[in-house]
Amino acid sequence: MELGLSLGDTSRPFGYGSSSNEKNRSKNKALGFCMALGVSFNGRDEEEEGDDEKSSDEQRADNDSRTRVSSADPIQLSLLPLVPVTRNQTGFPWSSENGNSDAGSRGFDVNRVPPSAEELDDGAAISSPNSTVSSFQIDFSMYRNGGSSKRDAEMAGLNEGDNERTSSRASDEEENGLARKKLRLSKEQSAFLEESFKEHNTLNPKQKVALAKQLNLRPRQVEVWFQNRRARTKLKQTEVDCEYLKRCCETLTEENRRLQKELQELRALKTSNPYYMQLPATTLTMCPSCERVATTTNNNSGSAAAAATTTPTTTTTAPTTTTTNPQKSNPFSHTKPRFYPFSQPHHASAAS
DNA sequence: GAATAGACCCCTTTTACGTCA
DNA sequence: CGTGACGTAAAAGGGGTCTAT
Repeated sequence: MELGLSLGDTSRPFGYGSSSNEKNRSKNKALGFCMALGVSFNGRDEEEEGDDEKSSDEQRADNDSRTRVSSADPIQLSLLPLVPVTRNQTGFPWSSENGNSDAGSRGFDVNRVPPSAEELDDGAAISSPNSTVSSFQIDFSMYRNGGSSKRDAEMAGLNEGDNERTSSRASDEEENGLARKKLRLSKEQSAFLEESFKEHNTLNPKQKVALAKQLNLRPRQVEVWFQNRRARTKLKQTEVDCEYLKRCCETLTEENRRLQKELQELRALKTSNPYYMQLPATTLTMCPSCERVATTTNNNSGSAAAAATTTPTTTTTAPTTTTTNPQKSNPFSHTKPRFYPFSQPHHASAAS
């Protein structure tokens, strides 16, 4: 079991495994805060069952996805506010994107690749135990007869003729190395891919082929869609992180302002009453980082003075800590937990 | 062990499409 | 109704890494 603390892309799993790909991922330095408590498994997961005849690539991809997906299962505590927890903890806070809201009205088979005979009667890939899509299979063939709206009907017409031609042309152009016309995915296709993405944000070759078959897309299209989807996830997460950091900055600014004021008051108090608390000057020290006043004296009056010189909230919220457990060796062990959004309190290790 | 090919991923950019004023 | 600006998604291209040969 490992505890991970990440300052980075929270959509990514933490590096429990030793996969070299994880080294790759460390180059992504999106800011974010999250903690994860996870268990590293050495055994095979259920996804791998009955898959002994995989090609090397598939096995590598499986391993890859296992390090990324299975190890992404750890309990992940995202410290980012306003981010609803998703069931797969992939870090995308928006549950439904509507960027392609009208795409579905154009019918389903916009990008349909004429299925080969092998594809038409091949259900094995889809129903394979490795299939990503097995848990939410949809018979997309029903869309081939057109949609419900006028536009759908128009596009259904296109599906019957033009789209077939478009797809053929696209394939031909692709083969000839010419530019292909870019076509939007239908709403159903997008939704299906979205569901698949929630299950696994990366695909192994089998999953890719199965998805492509199910959606009547080219595997390359599925692959590109997942790439773009991961990019969108990361972008969204970055935006959330930025917002969070902004709030952290505001909080810290406010805290700093408060402490400056407190310091000013203490200095004024010291000036107006130089014999206040009868403290030797050398016992008043200040934490260089947080500018909190503390003492290093060993006598009782010193401890009391230390309590008195810290913030009122400190002494009122945890007075017993100061009196019953004087931290002689650690003058900056604050008795009140403070807000440290970026890291552990810089004294925390010594205090604990 | 070094070189190479193939596959995959990420990042950036381009391009096509849809919406709206 | 036509048009240009703008946003978004699909796709391409380049670079990096890893694995198998």
